[in-house]
Amino acid sequence: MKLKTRRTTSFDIAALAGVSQATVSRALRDGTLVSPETRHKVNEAARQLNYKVDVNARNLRLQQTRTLAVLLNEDPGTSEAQINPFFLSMLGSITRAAAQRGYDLLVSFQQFSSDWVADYGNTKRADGIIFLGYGDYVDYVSKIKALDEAGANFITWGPVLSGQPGHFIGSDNAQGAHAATAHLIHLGRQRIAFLGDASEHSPEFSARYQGYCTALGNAGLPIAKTLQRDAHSSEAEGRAAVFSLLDAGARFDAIVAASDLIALGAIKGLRERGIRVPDAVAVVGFDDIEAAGFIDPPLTTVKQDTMRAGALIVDRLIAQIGGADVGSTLIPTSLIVRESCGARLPVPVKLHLA
Amino acid sequence: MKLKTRRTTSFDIAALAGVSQATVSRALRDGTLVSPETRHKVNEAARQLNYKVDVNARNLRLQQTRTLAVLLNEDPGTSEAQINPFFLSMLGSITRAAAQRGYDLLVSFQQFSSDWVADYGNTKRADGIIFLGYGDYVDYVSKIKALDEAGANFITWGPVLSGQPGHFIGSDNAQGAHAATAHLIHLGRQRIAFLGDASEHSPEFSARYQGYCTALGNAGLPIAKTLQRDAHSSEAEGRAAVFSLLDAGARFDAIVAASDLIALGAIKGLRERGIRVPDAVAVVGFDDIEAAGFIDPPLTTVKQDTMRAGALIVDRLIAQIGGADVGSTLIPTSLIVRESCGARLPVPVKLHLA
DNA sequence: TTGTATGCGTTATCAT
DNA sequence: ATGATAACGCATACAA
Repeated sequence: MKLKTRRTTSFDIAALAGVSQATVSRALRDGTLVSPETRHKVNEAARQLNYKVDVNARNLRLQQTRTLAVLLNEDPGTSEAQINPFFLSMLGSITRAAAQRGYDLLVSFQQFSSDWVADYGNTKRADGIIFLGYGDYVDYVSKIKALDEAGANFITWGPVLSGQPGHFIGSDNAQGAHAATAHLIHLGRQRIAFLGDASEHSPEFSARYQGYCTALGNAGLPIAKTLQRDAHSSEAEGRAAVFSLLDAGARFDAIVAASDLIALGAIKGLRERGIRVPDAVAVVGFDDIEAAGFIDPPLTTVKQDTMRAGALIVDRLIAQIGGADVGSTLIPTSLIVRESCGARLPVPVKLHLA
Repeated sequence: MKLKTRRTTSFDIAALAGVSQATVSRALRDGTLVSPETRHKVNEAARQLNYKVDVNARNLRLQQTRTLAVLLNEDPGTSEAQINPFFLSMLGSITRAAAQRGYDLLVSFQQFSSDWVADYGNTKRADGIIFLGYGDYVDYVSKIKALDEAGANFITWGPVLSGQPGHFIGSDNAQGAHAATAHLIHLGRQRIAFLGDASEHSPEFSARYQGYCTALGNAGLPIAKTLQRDAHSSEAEGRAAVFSLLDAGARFDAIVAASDLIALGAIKGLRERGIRVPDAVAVVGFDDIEAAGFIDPPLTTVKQDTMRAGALIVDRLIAQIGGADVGSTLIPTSLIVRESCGARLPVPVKLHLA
């Protein structure tokens, strides 16, 4: 920090304690390879001189950093100002987990690029990388293939698919969406729309769509493509998707949104058209971002367990750095019931459009 | 990253390019102290071998890191799970700003402790520190005094006060609260309550309280201590503060909350007691967190310019590291008018309590 | 312009 | 249990 005066080094401690520098180094690490009295002398001297090990020197010598890097990949489409609140929440739990395990965390917001990996991996800034937000999945996979083959240590928060390169940790999206949809059905809703990109480019949303379809199928309800609209995770797209549905004359009494942001936008759009939530249309989201509990009506949603996710990601990455062969893992979700789905209907709701 | 095989070093490049290691080092830095053809050879070799400078070695040699550390200090009181969304937003803008300027960002959530400074400053992990959330101000100031005297490089996001140690950057809280209160008065509200700790331990909230008082005074309105309640920035405390007001039989037609979280809690509390917002009581918040736009009714609030703040903090810190003598700075706020204050009243509102 | 040699502050190996 | 010494990979002072 202070650059004016020379750093106090282990040599200074050695001089003060009257031992060799090597002994200082040994005494400061935990091993029992030093006599108690020597250790005491050294510790005392270190305290007096306010000595701390220089991590750069140590890292250089040890060839490791005890640092993890997080790459928050912003979707090219999103606005400059806002970061997906869900990722921010993940970032929080990752930071905590890393700190608990004695790792530093380097954070960066960038577009994914192969350069980035070089910058953080090859430069020995970090021992491992956490990817948060991969953008287009197809694109992403092609990019990390090389990384994986080179034996790099990294974990991606995202869809868990068979045959994918690298290691992924993510929510059980199908299960979550299934629970949400089943909840709606249980409440008496019959014509349930799905808002979210269901293509291979967004496997997490696709999995949610699959869960939705399964629930519909199990209940003997038809699956209508006319009740699905693509949407990326933003309020604007949620609103647009609802308008698209409405303008096409689609009839529906409920919406499963692939994310809370989409749900928020959908509710706004519905309201703008004078359609009441949850009376006419029930809405359920996905993520459980902070705003979900504050909106009107409070949003029923599928909560992703960010606390657990963060801890798991960090643990796995550290294990991977240690040479372990870690796999991918699915984390269960839970349905948070609030008021956006209303109560159980005795009879099917009267659809707002004939 | 890859630990199995030996790193490619500048010596490898030197061998491949047929020059000395020193020349490689020179060629890779920008100076013009190397011939074009040599530079080309070196660059080519580096590209071929996918060579990247080892930052640990470089940092050790250069005695600097080009890394900034952010310490997100969690209030001891807050729950494990949640981080103040406002700080998260600040974190986002700081991260962006640091990346743009070529600095890495080390992030940590911890209680403030003198150890922490030692850990990040003395260990040469970072060239400078950004403190986000100082907890109790009186306490904090006593802690950083030594830091400042030691010539450490750090900037705190917080209140800008005369005579304080170190460098602070923060919003013009008095101006913001003044604008919010004046807005309420302009709308015809007469008995305006203030929710937020107005003690020396929270100078930012105090400044907001001062702004509120000034606006009241300017309008010839009385300042009643019976209309003020302490509250830290959380939904729970906002709700409790409103209940306290109500239970004491206080009469008020508007609330200036010292933060959005407090405002959110206040609105909830009001609603629980059957008091309508904004009809009976208008509410204005402070921060403009993401949820502010989503709640019912959408919250009128004083926006803190986090984008600008993040950029300024980073710029100042880098300047400070470079040896400049930077001062403290106040950033203007802006009033975001949404619906929680209602329209202008032709006559004073009928108070909900006689 | 380029090469040689040295040191940044550690940790680890080899003696003692 | 402790001391001497080498090496981690780079950037620079000095020489050529």
